[in-house]
Amino acid sequence: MRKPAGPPLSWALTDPSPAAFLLQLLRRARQKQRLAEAEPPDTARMPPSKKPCSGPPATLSPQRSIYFLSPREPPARLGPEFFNQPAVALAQAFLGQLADHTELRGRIVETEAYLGPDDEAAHSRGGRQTARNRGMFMKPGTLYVYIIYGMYFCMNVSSQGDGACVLLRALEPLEGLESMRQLRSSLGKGTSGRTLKDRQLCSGPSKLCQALAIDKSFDQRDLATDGAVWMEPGPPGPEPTVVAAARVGIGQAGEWTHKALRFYVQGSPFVSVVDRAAERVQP
DNA sequence: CCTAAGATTTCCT
DNA sequence: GGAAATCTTAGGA
Repeated sequence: MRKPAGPPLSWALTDPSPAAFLLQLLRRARQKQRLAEAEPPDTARMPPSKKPCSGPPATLSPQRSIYFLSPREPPARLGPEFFNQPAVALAQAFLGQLADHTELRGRIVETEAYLGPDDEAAHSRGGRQTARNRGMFMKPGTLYVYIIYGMYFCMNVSSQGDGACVLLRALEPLEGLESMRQLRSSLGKGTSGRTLKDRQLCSGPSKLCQALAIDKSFDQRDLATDGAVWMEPGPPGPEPTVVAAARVGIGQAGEWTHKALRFYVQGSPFVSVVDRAAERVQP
């Protein structure tokens, strides 16, 4: 461990441009929604889908994901030669293959910066480096996914600065909303069977992990090269007003408790916690 | 080994 | 607005 040369600033801080907040998070979900009900409802990491074989209600517009194929497709993919066979043979060859093309996509609207060893609210405070938080110390763009309260996940992205990272707290869901709804209902507790509104899908650090099916297996993956999860620039457009507010749920962390290290897009209905007082103080 | 707390969410009053 | 759910991790004995 070494002292950071410069200020251990996160992307959000080094690049004050709202473009940094408009990066979109995408995840190509190769969901295990195989029609097979073969999977017993065991308590595995990845909960099985309960729906027998139906996808989302047919009333929804079809996914457009095939038009958004990423340059980083997963290597394991059936190529042209596979499809070049007679219908009967192909029909049989299809059995057992995965047939979904779901992309789960959202615009990042809320983040928090954790600055590293000096930050009393960070898992890396005091330079603590453990098996769990190793991702915080890896190269910028590395994911740090950890389990919180024994049942939820939080997703961070390592930034410049030793032990510094950015927590993703909320997304505006853009694509794959029905899949997100299903994931949130099956992964989350009860939900009382009520249908979740769009703004309830990703408005919280653990909610967005559920909606994107992010779990511990994503820990220490590289956002820049991974085949299943990545970020891309948001569309050009008017720059949103960014609010800087205190971080959420960090308890007592001395002088760090109230530092304005949480950032969100003002007016977005997809933000998890709105801070009216902080909004009045903005420049 | 044992204990306490946790970058949360959901349900109840 | 308050409390439960639920278990890993960190830190001390």
